[in-house]
Amino acid sequence: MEIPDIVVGRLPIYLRALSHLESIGQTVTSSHEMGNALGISSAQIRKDLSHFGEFGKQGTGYQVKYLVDQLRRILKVGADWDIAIVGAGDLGRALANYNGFADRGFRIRAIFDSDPRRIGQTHGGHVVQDARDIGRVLPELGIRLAMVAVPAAAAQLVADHLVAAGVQGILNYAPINILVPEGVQVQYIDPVVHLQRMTFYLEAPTPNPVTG
Amino acid sequence: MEIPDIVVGRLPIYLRALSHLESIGQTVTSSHEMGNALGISSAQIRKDLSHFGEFGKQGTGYQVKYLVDQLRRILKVGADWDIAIVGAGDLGRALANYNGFADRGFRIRAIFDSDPRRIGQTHGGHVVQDARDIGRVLPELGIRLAMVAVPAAAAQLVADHLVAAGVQGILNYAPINILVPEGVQVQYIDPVVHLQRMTFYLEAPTPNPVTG
DNA sequence: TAGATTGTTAATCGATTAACAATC
DNA sequence: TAGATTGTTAATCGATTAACAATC
Repeated sequence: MEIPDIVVGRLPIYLRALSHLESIGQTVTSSHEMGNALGISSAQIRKDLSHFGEFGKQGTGYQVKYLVDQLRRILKVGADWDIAIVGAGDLGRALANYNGFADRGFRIRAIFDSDPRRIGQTHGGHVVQDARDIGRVLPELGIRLAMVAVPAAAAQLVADHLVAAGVQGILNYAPINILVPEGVQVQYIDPVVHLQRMTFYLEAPTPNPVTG
Repeated sequence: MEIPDIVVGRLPIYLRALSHLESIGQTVTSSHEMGNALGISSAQIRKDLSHFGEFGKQGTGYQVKYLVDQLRRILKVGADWDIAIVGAGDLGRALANYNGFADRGFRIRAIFDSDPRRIGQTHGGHVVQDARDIGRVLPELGIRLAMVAVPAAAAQLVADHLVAAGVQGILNYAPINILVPEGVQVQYIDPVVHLQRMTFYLEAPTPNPVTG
């Protein structure tokens, strides 16, 4: 691999921090300032960016807007990506209603569920469609990314259908590992995993003798 | 640091996979089987586990139930942790209604919001409380973990209040980095970061000349 | 100029992997 | 026993950091 995955993984964090600086009107920053804000060494930020070119000026630092544009280009979020959501439960609906996708390169275009009671409902301006239509609708709309918010037991089957429909990237909220063909990207979001990564470092809770 | 963070980060993944095996009735597994399911080398799994003891048998592998118990102990999720949710918007409500916490070591105990229209509503059996009461309620209940599901602009202030109330771990859903005192754990969940980690590897979308 | 900061090199540090003796 | 798999060692591989010339 040309660029290490671990470097790619940090770029969205840099982009988010820089977009924030931009939004508060700051026009210039430095690797030191970014590092302080993110808890990362300035050397690492400079090294990471150096994989892609030279974006700063000695003595000055980085133009925020310019670096934002460059990172958007590198991450391919210059033009919007269309996304499908599978699962119209609480989480799927929250994602459908979330306003934070639009200005960061993504646009919800469809939402699916297999439960007849949910099909036809509207969330975030999108009518819930029958999950059986994934194979037809996604190619029609040219959708290549999906977020999976279904029960763990259904996630692998849903992923199979998505891949068959041409999806190239899956953000899986179901708390289970899924298997996909080579070349299909998968990322996971599982709050419990993150919580357990914190509790490791804390003192174990003392069970309360009253409430259990 | 004794145990590398990166090893700790994998343990919840191992635990999740093992719990899954347990749920489908499998009693024994091996580092090879786990590695295949997770896309991790068997050597890495054995090495990771070796930081904490010897849990397997040569020729046989690992007893699923025993290893689950051991990982629960190591991650300190043997007894339940109480959690507070801050933010009763779509995401906070989805978290409050999520049933996946209870059997993995966590229990929602309180939900807060600052919007008077949301205070008093009930979600997942919890009445939304005034965020101004965080400093009183959390110590009363002995809550040491919180999930933050508020707008980015409010996240730092909320984190400050949580830390002042004794919170030792924050799972931040707001798309912004927060600063906390040393010793306070922070984890981040931002779907856009994960989506951008995937789009890097894909071919950029061609803007549709009709729909934009 | 003097001060600041980049991009890059080389050294250090740490993580992963291959291999295998031990042993079930 | 024969086959399988662990736990561990040592080697390899890769990532991070310190340092600094270049230069704004």
